[in-house]
Amino acid sequence: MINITLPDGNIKSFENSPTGQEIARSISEGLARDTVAVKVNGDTLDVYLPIDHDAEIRLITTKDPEALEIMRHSAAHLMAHAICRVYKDAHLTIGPVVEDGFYYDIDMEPVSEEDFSKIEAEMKKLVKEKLPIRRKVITKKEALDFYKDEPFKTEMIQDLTDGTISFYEQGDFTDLCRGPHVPHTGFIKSFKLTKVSGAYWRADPNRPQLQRIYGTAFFDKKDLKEYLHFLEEAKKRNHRKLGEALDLFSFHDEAPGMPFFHARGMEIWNALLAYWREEHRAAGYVESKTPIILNRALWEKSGHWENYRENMYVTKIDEEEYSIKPMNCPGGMLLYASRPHSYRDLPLRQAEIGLVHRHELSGVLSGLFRVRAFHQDDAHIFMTPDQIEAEILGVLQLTERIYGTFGLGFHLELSTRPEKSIGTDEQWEMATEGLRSALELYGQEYKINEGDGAFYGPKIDIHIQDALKRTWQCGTVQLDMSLPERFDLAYIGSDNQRHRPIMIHRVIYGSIERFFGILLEHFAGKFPLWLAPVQVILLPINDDLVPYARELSEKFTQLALRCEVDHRTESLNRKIREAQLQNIPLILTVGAKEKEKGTLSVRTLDGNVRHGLDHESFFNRVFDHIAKRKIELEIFAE
RNA sequence: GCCGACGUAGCUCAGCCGGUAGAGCAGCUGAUUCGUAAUCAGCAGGCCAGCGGUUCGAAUCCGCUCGUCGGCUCCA
Repeated sequence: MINITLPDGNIKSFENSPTGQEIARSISEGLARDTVAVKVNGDTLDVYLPIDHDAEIRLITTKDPEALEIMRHSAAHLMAHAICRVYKDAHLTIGPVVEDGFYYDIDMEPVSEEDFSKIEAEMKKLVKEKLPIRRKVITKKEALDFYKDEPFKTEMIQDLTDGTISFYEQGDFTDLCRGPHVPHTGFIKSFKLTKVSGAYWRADPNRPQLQRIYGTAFFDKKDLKEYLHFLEEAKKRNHRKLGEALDLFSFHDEAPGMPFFHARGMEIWNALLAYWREEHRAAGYVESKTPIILNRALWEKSGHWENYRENMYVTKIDEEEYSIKPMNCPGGMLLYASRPHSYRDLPLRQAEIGLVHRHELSGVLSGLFRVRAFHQDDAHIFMTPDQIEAEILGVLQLTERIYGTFGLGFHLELSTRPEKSIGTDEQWEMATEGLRSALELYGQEYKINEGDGAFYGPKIDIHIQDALKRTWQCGTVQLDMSLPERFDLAYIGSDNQRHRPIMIHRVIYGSIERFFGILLEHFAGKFPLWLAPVQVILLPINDDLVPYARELSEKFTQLALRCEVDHRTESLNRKIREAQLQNIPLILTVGAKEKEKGTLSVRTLDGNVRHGLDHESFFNRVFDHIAKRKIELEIFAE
């Protein structure tokens, strides 16, 4: 007799060891149909495997997020199955589930997206056949025999240390796999192959390069459609396209990975920084500026020469070696060390909008998101050990405030000591604990990334979430106990003795270039009024009204609004269309009526048009919207 | 850096198996003077990313270089 406890506390008894399938069927036929796997005392099991002991179970149905992962894993197998049929000499390696789907790394002839349709066609055939997917436990020796002509699988099996080795079979296809899987291929209804790229075996550039084929799968056709729609939407918002269309920035072959910001882009840039300075001043920061070319001796002292050299641009001046700075910190150290400090001066919050250059691999460059020259909204905070918590907490609170202004949510991740690092164990221990306790104090949940810290210290990474729910790492807070040491930084304590200050590096926008790109996609090019490069455009209805429009424009400009007049001899409709496509938040048409009555007709980006606004109520609303840095496109809502 | 795809007018893109470059939008000129998302007509614009090769002949085929995109890796 086997007793099975269900999540609701009910206990069902079975004569023989029941399978998940049988348990589901004992409740209802429909449930049995939708059950993908079963969770037995925390382990996930295939539905057709018998449960031979009393257990607490939970059925995983197609509604569960876990089911999607299981099915996508099965979809990876399905794709591998199809590929092995189409490409005879394909050698499989690994095929995991990833965030939006799955991939499989396969040693085979290079494929392109044009080949997807024939693979997908083969996959569809296999789905129709509803091939049962069955687990088979075998010995290591059997596994090695089976894969004697498969070097990658052989290597994987040899690396397996924890007991059981299982195969999954579907029709004429067998794959080494831990499982679980959906019961048969018919569960994998809506899928699509999405992209292909090269990927090294074991992520090692010295090992063979494989074909990594990506795909995604859903239980419901509607979900797949929705996902594809999301991809379309993301494509439409692509900041490279918008940057070109809105005349914000450009890239040129003469400076790969180094953006040129146009006049309109600079308006946004300057508004971002003005806001940043306002917040930082209020939070007790002072601003500094350090040079971008510094002597090699400095980089040797800071440890960059040893640890970061491959990313640094080096140049020779008067027979001396110099490097263009990839980080601002060593300069910041010199600045701190340039005069003595008292404990009364601490914490010293020394900010710098620093231009850094990093020689990134050519293949990783990507619009504003990944560049070789960028500005960091950096700050180095020097403090006494008992100020650590409060300072980090302060940074987190400032970050929350600033991201909130843009309507961006965020989550936190703590990264610990990496393999390649400087400093002692004690230093790392203390630094990591400092960050951890500040996080606890802040109270928001956080994730831990072991070994992901910078070479000079542990860090808290702040990941924002944009309007399309995509996440981006922007802010980071890094505790550094090594640089103050290397630069022999000191402050005089109340005991009149020299003490070593603790330092943190932190950024909030991160890279201003990248943050700019993220905002561009987040707002889909429709920047809120306070950020819009052109805030007001005046559209005279005919040429006679151009002088009056200019008069108004003059007034607006005096009031510090960024304003333009479209004085072209074009139809009103065309001017409106173009202003709308340029995402100008306040589109004012100027005709005889407005001139006579002294009123304004305003179209906002939500498509609303209001006539007969008097100047005073217009300015009240507009300046209120700007002062509060509101992000709504509707400006004159009741 | 590696793998794959791509690079034609300011932009978006055509250009079949090699015969000497084409459209729409933008620009310019002229006409139109317009009330909430494209008025009409004409004109001009290209060393087909660069270099080399194959060929009687190359945007088209081949090689190299540069750049862009998607990944790998890395990271703000």
